[in-house]
Amino acid sequence: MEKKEITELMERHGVKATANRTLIAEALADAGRPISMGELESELDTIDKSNISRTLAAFRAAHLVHVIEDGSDSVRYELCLSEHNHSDSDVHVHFYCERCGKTFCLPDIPVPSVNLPQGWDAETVNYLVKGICPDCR
Amino acid sequence: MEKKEITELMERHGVKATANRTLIAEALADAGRPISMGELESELDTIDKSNISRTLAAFRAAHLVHVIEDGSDSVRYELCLSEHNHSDSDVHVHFYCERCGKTFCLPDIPVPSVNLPQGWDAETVNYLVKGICPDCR
DNA sequence: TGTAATTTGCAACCGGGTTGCATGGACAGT
DNA sequence: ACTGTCCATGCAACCCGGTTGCAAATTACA
Repeated sequence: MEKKEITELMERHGVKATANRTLIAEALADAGRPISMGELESELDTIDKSNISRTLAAFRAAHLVHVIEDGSDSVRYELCLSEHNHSDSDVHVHFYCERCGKTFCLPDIPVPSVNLPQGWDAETVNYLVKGICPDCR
Repeated sequence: MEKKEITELMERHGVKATANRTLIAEALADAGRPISMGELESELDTIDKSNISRTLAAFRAAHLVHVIEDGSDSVRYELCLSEHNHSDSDVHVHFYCERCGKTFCLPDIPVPSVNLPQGWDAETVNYLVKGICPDCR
């Protein structure tokens, strides 16, 4: 993804594209899979972790990132490429590898939906598979 | 659930049923929904949290509890009622209420399965719905 | 009852993440 | 350019959930 595309994406979502923030967004884009704050921290060792934390909070608020919980007791983030603020448009299955600890998107697999009983209002759905990824087999 | 049933369940899984451990297992059974270590801690204020932590680890190792990750950055546990050690037998959808922070089982709704691409070995599947529960509406 | 193994409580620690605060840079209006 | 305001940033201190080291208490069992 081009740097210019990224800054445009940020501005379009109402986030000021400072140098550091652009670095963070680029790292998210380059990863190609959802990554944690810790991974960002070690990759971007010139940026303080408090800054990364606050930037991710801003990205979340601006619906610029998806939040993925893979049970690894640290939340992961991926750039949200759909233009709409409502993040339901590109929901897909995630896969957590129990050997290498990485989380992958399986973008071709849509999340199957279920019918909830009366009275339960669904907002979001997480479908997470755990196992061993092809690289680790 | 009877206290005797619970101690029997524990013994059957190879966990020594001490007084404290029985209290913990009873609390899990009485909750009727997956609860976190923190909830156990405040309910069982005579038991030290380190003990609860180690007991839950033992229960996990003995396949006496299911582990549910609801993204609330604290793992939740529910008593595993199926006798088999492999926990796949009573997998169901979970619902996390974003208002009251409780997690509920929807035991009647089986988790729909997906076909993973070649090379991805699935071990477990988590299907988590977030939204507002009937009580909070 | 005596001895070994296990459980327990307490306190210290750990790791991920956030917050308080002071600094510094960007931008706007004069 | 000068000044003031706003906001991003770095640093350190803190917070919270959870775990670990260790000594004391309890249990199992001969």
